[in-house]
Amino acid sequence: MKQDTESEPFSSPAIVSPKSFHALEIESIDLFVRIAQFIGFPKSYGEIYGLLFTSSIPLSLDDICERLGMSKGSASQGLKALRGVHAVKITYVPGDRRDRFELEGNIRLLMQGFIQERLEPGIRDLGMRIESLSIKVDALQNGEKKRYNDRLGKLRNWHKQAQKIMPAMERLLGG
Amino acid sequence: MKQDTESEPFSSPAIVSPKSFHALEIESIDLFVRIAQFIGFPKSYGEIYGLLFTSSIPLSLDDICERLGMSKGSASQGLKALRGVHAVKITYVPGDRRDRFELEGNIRLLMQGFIQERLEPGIRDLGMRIESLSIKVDALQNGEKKRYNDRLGKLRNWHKQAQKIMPAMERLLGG
DNA sequence: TTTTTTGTTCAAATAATATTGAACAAAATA
DNA sequence: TATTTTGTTCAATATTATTTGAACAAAAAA
Repeated sequence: MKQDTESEPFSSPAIVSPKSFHALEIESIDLFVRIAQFIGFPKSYGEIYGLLFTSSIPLSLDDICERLGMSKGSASQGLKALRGVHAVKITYVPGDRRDRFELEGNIRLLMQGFIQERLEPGIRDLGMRIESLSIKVDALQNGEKKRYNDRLGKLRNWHKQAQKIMPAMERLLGG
Repeated sequence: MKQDTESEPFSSPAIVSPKSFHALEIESIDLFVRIAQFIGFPKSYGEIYGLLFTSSIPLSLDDICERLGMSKGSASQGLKALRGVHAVKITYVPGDRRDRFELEGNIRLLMQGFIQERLEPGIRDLGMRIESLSIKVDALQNGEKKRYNDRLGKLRNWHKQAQKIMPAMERLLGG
């Protein structure tokens, strides 16, 4: 575990504005960069989300690149991923043939995406591995078998609890 | 988000045994490497935990280095971190002046450590940031203020739910 | 005391991950 | 049709995180 001693909550901002930002915008973007890092997304995703959070109008790919000082490639990939978890959507703006991006109303959608596409598959995968181990342990000799089964039992039990809590998480955070 | 298409659950094992391992040991260690990665720990931590999981006796630092083909530095750091989250403890073995390491009975303790030392501080930090933003938004003009507050309100609400679910997680997973 | 054993720390090396930018394809305009 | 605009992909590059290994300190043995 990262020896998370000094947690310095309000240290250096995560971006240094290439196109002058208001303090409020910086702090907003910073917040979402932290959220991104917290759930294991690249920070560029957080920057994009944060920028859209502060914007009163839908932004084009170029807007995003320019304001964040980010490459077209990064922005494109980030937007694709954020759309994938329903955090961002494309809006049609009459008279502009470029795509315009804006937030998809609710943070809950983002969380739902995160839970369903990251958390749940992870838990499911662990379940399969535990299952597979259990089967192999069954073929062991008495002593070894008991020792493994004691530990595996706890693990299996823990996994069951993890599964049990998923619906609640989905309901509360992504419902 | 990592476009997590092919989730290949039983692909290449996470370690290639330097000191010949049994298939069961490999699979065990592999499992804990995945768990480590899942909760954002370096995979070396998972290897150590997995090795101790399979071992019928407490192991010394050197045992761990040798069997996992891992440097003393890594093993020492990993063990320190794992002790920090109550996943591993030092056992006294008469007649051996080296420290001996073994699992701390329960996976729940590990989870408790993870929740309390990683998850909860993270959530708390986000809360402070949201709070700080809210205060600054209050100083804005009418239109901007409303727009920000709409979005911030949802965020604040989401954060409240996240806080609400923490005790349940702790109870179920780390109780 | 001196020497050996044991475990830790941290700067440097390595590995993993994210970002860039140029080449490309698709769609709109001329 | 050819040209421009727009967005995507992916190999190369930059960045970040992990691991190593040598120097160190503490404790035990000689």
